[in-house]
Amino acid sequence: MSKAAGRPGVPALRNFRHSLPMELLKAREAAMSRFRPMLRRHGLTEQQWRVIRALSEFGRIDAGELAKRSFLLAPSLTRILQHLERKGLVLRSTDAVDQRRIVVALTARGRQIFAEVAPESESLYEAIEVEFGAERLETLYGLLADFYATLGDSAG
Amino acid sequence: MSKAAGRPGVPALRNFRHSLPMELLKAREAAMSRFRPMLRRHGLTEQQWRVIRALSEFGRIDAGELAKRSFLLAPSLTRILQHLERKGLVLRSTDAVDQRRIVVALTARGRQIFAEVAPESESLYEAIEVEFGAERLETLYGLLADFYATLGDSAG
DNA sequence: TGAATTCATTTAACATGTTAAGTATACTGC
DNA sequence: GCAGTATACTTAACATGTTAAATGAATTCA
Repeated sequence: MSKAAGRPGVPALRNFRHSLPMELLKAREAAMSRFRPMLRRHGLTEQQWRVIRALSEFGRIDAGELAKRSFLLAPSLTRILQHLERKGLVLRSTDAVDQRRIVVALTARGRQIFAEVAPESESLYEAIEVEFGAERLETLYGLLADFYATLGDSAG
Repeated sequence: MSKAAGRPGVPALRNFRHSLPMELLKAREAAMSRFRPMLRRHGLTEQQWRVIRALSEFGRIDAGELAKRSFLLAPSLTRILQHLERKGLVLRSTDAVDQRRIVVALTARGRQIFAEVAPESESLYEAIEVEFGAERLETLYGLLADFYATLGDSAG
């Protein structure tokens, strides 16, 4: 009825596309629904886990780098770091050279949580790999990376 | 250093995978960064637009159906409908047969906003299609649908 | 060197995501 | 026909997403 008339002369092949952002969201949610309960048992949100993961991999890094690595906006990261600091999982300190920068690192307890969660995460990931197929998963990874590379540079 | 040892005997091909949920998030953000400014100019959030889009396509539907179509959780939809009702874009009424159900429909102003936004959205989408390539985009769609179908049924 | 500008982070305000609990209506079986 | 249960939506509480503005430190350049 209000089916978006399309340009005249262009056959309406596949006008039922469900919008790319939503398909990406659905796929993401399908994956996250596997991880969320496990993370929750450890008292972590998805985003907190992303931060811990990045810190575990890169050691002491400043907040700006951490935001890029964990793909979080600065205001979100600020709050998450406040939470993680209260929980005793990370330590914040100002950079001695550039006093604007905040340097973040895992505490011993933060590293311990990482050591507990990482294997469980890995195991869930492997289950997905088996169910969906490792090859198709690789193809999907490649397309996502291409897509991000193609469109991502225009907006940062 | 803490590179997740992997199972012994299994060569560490591609241990640098950046987590599927995050790759999906990044791709999604790359796409959304194209749409968000336009939606904002119309005073809409992404989720409000999803709701309007679904209502435009399906006419009067109850909140449960609407939640599924727009891929929103019930509590989010409740708030979004309150917002959209205040803005005069949707109308809510209780189903005459089943008084638990809320039936939602666009107002005239809601349909007008859809008519304004839809072509702009379509045009942005077509730009993405051109940049990334229609064929690769189809492949990506297919993989996402497969992925969702494979993993989605276990959790709803 | 000091005013203007840029940069890194934070705060604020509003909207949504997520889980759990609450409320009211419909259904089911006895 | 009513107790028990399931269903549909809402509310509540806390966490994050998003944009704009604020803060304070570094840089630039006249």
